[in-house]
Amino acid sequence: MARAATTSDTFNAIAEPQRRDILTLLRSGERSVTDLARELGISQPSASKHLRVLREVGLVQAREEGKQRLYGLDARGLREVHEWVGGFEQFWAGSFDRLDAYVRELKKTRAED
Amino acid sequence: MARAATTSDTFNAIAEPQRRDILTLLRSGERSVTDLARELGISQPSASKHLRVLREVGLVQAREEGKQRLYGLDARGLREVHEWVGGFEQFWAGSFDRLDAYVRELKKTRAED
DNA sequence: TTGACGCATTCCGTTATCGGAATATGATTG
DNA sequence: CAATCATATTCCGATAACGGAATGCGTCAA
Repeated sequence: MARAATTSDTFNAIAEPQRRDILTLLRSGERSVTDLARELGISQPSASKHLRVLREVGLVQAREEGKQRLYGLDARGLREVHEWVGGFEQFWAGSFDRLDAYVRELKKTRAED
Repeated sequence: MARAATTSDTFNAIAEPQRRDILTLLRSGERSVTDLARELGISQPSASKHLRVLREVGLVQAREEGKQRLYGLDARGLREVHEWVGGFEQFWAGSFDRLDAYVRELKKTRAED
């Protein structure tokens, strides 16, 4: 068994830096495959493959425009990621070093005196 | 070239469901490796390997306690993920169907009349 | 010291990923 | 229809990921 298929798994889809870059670019509007490839400095087939993954998890959608295919952002699938990660917010707000925790404990104890 | 190393990449570290489950479990406190394996229904070596990945990206930390090793959460690394994903919030707030966008465009145009 | 326990590591086989090159498909234009 | 442009797919090779089984290693208890 290898890693879970990236298809139908948003977390895996955004685990790839190039795919994150594609999504970021698409925030400013639709792009053709060639444009994306050029802006990212990758080959056309590579861009096409990444777009396929993003399409399969529903993070982008394609629109036919003549012989071009314009890809647009559909970020709704990112909500799940945002919420999962957000569940940890209390754990990074403030510092949670072991030392810091110890210091906080100390202060708390003293305050109770 | 294969996939980027999961090591030193938080996005990749949380792309694996079992590892997400481990992090979730650790929100309620430290656990030993064996406890985690049992609670997740996976083998001890498997748990140990996932913990290694999480340790290497800094999402967990280990503390020696007798012959056990207690793993604790250090979620600070998740902040980066939360912020990146959060940058897309405006795109999933409200619906962004093509139809909806069209309707919004229409309303906007009329408002300008 | 020996044995048991807890954990990490290694080795192995299977599967998936990624980039590149070549090629296929599909639409537009002449 | 032929040529061209834009995109998708396929094939390939190298690499990495994952789980399982076996093993190594340190710690504690008797």
